[in-house]
Amino acid sequence: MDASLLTVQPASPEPIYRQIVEQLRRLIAGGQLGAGDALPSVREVAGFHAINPMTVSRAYSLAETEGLLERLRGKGMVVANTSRSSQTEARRLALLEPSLQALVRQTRELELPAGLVLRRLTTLLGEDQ
Amino acid sequence: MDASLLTVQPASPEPIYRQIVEQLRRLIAGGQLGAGDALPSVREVAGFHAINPMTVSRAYSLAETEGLLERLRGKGMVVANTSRSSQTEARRLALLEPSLQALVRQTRELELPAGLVLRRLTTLLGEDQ
Amino acid sequence: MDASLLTVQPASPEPIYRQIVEQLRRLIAGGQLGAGDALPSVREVAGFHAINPMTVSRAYSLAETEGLLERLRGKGMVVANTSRSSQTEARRLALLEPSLQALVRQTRELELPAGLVLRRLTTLLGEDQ
Amino acid sequence: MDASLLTVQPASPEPIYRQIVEQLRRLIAGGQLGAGDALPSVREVAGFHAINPMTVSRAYSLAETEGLLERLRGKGMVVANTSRSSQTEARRLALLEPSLQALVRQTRELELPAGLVLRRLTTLLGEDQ
DNA sequence: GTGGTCTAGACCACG
DNA sequence: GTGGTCTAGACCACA
Repeated sequence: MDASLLTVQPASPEPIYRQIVEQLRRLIAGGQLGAGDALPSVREVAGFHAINPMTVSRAYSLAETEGLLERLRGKGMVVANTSRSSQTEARRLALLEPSLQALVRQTRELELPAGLVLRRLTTLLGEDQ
Repeated sequence: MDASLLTVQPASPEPIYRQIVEQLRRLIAGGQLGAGDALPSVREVAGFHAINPMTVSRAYSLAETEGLLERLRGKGMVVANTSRSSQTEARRLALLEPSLQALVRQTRELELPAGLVLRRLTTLLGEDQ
Repeated sequence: MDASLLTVQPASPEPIYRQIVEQLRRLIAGGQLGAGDALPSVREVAGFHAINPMTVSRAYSLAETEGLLERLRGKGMVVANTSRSSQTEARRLALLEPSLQALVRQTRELELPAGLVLRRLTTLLGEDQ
Repeated sequence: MDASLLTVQPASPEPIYRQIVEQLRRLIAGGQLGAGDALPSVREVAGFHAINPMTVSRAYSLAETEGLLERLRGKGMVVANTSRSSQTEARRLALLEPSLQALVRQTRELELPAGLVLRRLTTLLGEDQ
């Protein structure tokens, strides 16, 4: 994998380091990056996208904390082979709870019928999956 | 209208002043706040939620800039009559779209089945309504 | 003169008390109000325009300070007969200096040619005089 | 661009943060600040004029809301490229209109002859240009 | 009573 | 280094 696989939008309101982490997550989940694959070096990515090396480093560190990447001494970062979705569904659903609560509150503030919101969400969840 | 209509989560990463502005937008779009309705005073809201008056003031000022509120000097803020309240369901649903998109993204990142999330949301939306 | 001679726009950014003072100034300068003419009482004006009596009172007091009105005990306010423009032209021009300075600064910030600004001002000063 | 390009009058009735926003508007319209130009940092401006950083920050935020400035995270504020700078003379003159109107109003209130005011302004506009 | 402005100073997010 | 948010508290303008 070379630096061009990642895309970065410095003008976006989303922090650059988070853009990178989320792309890594998707690339790994989608199989474009497999366990053991080497990642481009921090300075490679930083140079290619003209961003601060510290920003890339921070993204890699977060991804490592999250279990997505592993740091191989002398070889750089590689995709971790630890199995994902190790937690039970119930635990993962619990992580979604705050967002669900917020959605419910907003739905009520907008006085929208529950069915309408559920239908829209069903549509969104069904797309390209 | 009293200060309890607004809810504030100081622990949220979203700035308090923006939480308030967005709630106002939804409450007005949903018709719970109609043109001419008086808002609770800055001091009232600040006291009720134990936050700084300036934070509330900032929210009100932004809402005024946005055309949501009007300032009646010496009397306080009221819902602007230019901000046509009680919008169509389609428009109100559009205001929910960002939250829905975020929920979909998180659902995929957590690799949760759509049905599970939809069932949980159905439960939450059905409560005390 | 009755209360209807004054008009008030509570929605204007200009303070109400100042709206009143400036109208009085114009009405007197234009001869619609002559020396000795009685003004409507504070409560009359306040009731007619549904504004706070204190606001009207404040406007009358300022006009009195300015020499426009006189307070006749037991009879209310009347238009003063003190001659206006008692100061020399040079002194009055000096009062305009801050505004002139600001205009010059703004002209330079906008990089506008002096001639253009002077022509526009000439036009404005020539209208309905 | 250094902090000295902005001038601030703490004694003016106009709020400092608004003085700054309006100066930015004019400097950009006049072409003295072009798209992409970096602005002095909040702390720099605050230190130079001995005002509170938050006051400057407020001005910058408003200018950003207005589309005049853009925030480059970690780098500071720059003139937005959406705010097409160097506008036509007619547009720039339009920005001067409120000040001109105010000057005309004051001239009439002071009962000054137009020629006198125009001559004084001509002198002021001619100086060190 | 209302909101607006400013200050001094702390802490955070981002690069 | 950058700007953003929040606080506590003062003072002002307006009605």
